[in-house]
Amino acid sequence: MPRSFLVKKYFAKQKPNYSELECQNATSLDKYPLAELSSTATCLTAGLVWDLSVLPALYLPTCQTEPSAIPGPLDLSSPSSLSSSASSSGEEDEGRTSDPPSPEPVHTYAPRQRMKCTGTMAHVSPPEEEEREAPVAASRPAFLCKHCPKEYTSLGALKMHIRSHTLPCVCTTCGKAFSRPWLLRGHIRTHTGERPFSCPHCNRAFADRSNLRAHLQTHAEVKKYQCSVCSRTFSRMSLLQKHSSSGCCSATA
DNA sequence: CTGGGGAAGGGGCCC
DNA sequence: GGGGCCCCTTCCCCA
Repeated sequence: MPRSFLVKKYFAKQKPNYSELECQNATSLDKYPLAELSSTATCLTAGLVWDLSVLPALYLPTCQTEPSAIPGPLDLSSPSSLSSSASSSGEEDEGRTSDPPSPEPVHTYAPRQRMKCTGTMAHVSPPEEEEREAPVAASRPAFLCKHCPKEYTSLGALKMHIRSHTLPCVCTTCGKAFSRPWLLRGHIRTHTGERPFSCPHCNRAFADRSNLRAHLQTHAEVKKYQCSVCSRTFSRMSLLQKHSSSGCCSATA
């Protein structure tokens, strides 16, 4: 089943200021075509610890449920990525840059509930025309998706969202459909085996930049997600969540 | 059981 | 306004 938890991030408006988070030397990573991310692991921003426990209250999604949409890791060392990164493989999509693994701020985890929005993309492609415009109360206009309960403040955002229902990008190899062309490109890599993103530390290659980023965490001495109770750090939030739910943090957190 | 990799979905921003 | 790209997150599966 499709993972469809599309929930707006409420903090999203502003992109995390990576520059602040990262260390000064971060520059290094910019170029990333496959290999440079590296080493920087050094900048230890150790001091930065995110205590997610407080966040929930701050970000309340419109979606019915709860706060889970906590901003994840902000750190990302990637400031750089933004910069020159373009390097990425021009070839395919993902030419995005990725950032160096480095020293990113560590996030602490406090158990939080997950939010699941109702929206789904299960169905196949309904006509996308109609966006219901909802006369939302005074403040701002709202564009409602007719396929799910989501609502947007701009037509463009709604149209983008509707693609997740219509899935216009179809893989000619397996027929799988995607909402965006670059998702399809990434998918195609699973057929071609192309892995344009390689780890500078171990030469392992990845088809997806985000996966490389996650992998880089495994090389980092101080990982992004830290347990607020035992201070242990994890490369992924899911691991930290498992850790906390399995005991360590039960007491406090 | 834990850690990590693979794949995929979304929103936001920039051009 | 639309497309492309970026970054984040999550889920599943495997070692």
